[in-house]
Amino acid sequence: MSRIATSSSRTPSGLDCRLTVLGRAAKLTPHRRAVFQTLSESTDHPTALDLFTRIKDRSADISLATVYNCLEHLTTNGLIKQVQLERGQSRYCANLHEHVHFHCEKCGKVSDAHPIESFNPIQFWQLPTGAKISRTDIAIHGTCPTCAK
Amino acid sequence: MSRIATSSSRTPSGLDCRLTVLGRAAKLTPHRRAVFQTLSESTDHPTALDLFTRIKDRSADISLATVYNCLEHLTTNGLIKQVQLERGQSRYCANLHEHVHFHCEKCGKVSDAHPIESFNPIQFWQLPTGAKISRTDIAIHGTCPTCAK
DNA sequence: ATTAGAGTTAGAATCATTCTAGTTCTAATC
DNA sequence: GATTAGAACTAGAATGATTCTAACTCTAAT
Repeated sequence: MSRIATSSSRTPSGLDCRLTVLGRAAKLTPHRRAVFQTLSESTDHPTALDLFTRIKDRSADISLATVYNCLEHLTTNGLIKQVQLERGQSRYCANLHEHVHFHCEKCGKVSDAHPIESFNPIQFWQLPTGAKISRTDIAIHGTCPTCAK
Repeated sequence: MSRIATSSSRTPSGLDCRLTVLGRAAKLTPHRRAVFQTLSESTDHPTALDLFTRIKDRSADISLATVYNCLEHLTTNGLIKQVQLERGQSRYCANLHEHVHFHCEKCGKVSDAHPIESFNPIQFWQLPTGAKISRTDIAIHGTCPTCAK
């Protein structure tokens, strides 16, 4: 049984502890807020452990298990995105605008690349007939300008 | 130090134990051949453990560590591709033709989707100026025709 | 035949994540 | 303002996937 509920049977009174995104209401406890805030201020697609140490450094007391719980809650409620570029640790991203990821194979840095023009996968690839698309993950791997020098 | 060399200082005499793809020569030992063959005959993007059990079922004696070693060797030599769709186990693919992956979120199956027309990421996304692209990984998530019914 | 080094192995170790079980917090109701 | 139900949080254990270690085996050049 999961400890994290995606909806509550009770109606919370405090409106300021909720944030509505994409039509879903997510209860933002201080811990969840700290995880969300720290991720929002990061431009480097941190891992769960990265976020854990950053939050602890900011004096806030939190456990790694809670960071994982918060990340799962925030992900299932559409407030953040989980990014899986390689084997190993997952990375997280608070940028909800449509974008893809550029991954430098030399220094390991990940940056967001925003769309120039809109693109529909249907136009380019022959999907099984009748398949329904929910999302497309695009990762562009290569060498960043700094490492290319 | 890695046990797997990507090139040998010695020149092997037997030509049939080598397979040249993309300008690289990879020494194909019986184990590597078994891993490559089993993967080539699979259409379901198996994990390392899947391949291990399939090879053992075919009577060939192999250890899981060797399957991992072979997969790494084959990947670094460009004979197969590693696919990371989700957190957890990596999947492998022997299809070297240009393609993307369609992943059904309900049944978990992964299928290849081949290009209808060629596509260049540069056209669609604003990459950091001076970045060099080596490859683009595209995963389309959704519901397959069978699960959509 | 010798030898250097690649290939292979079982099992240990590591790393990332999830689970467990108990505790604390929150907010609606008594 | 005490009670209570359930969500949130926690430390530490457990799990699962992968990598490492330290032998052993095989191959092919000398």
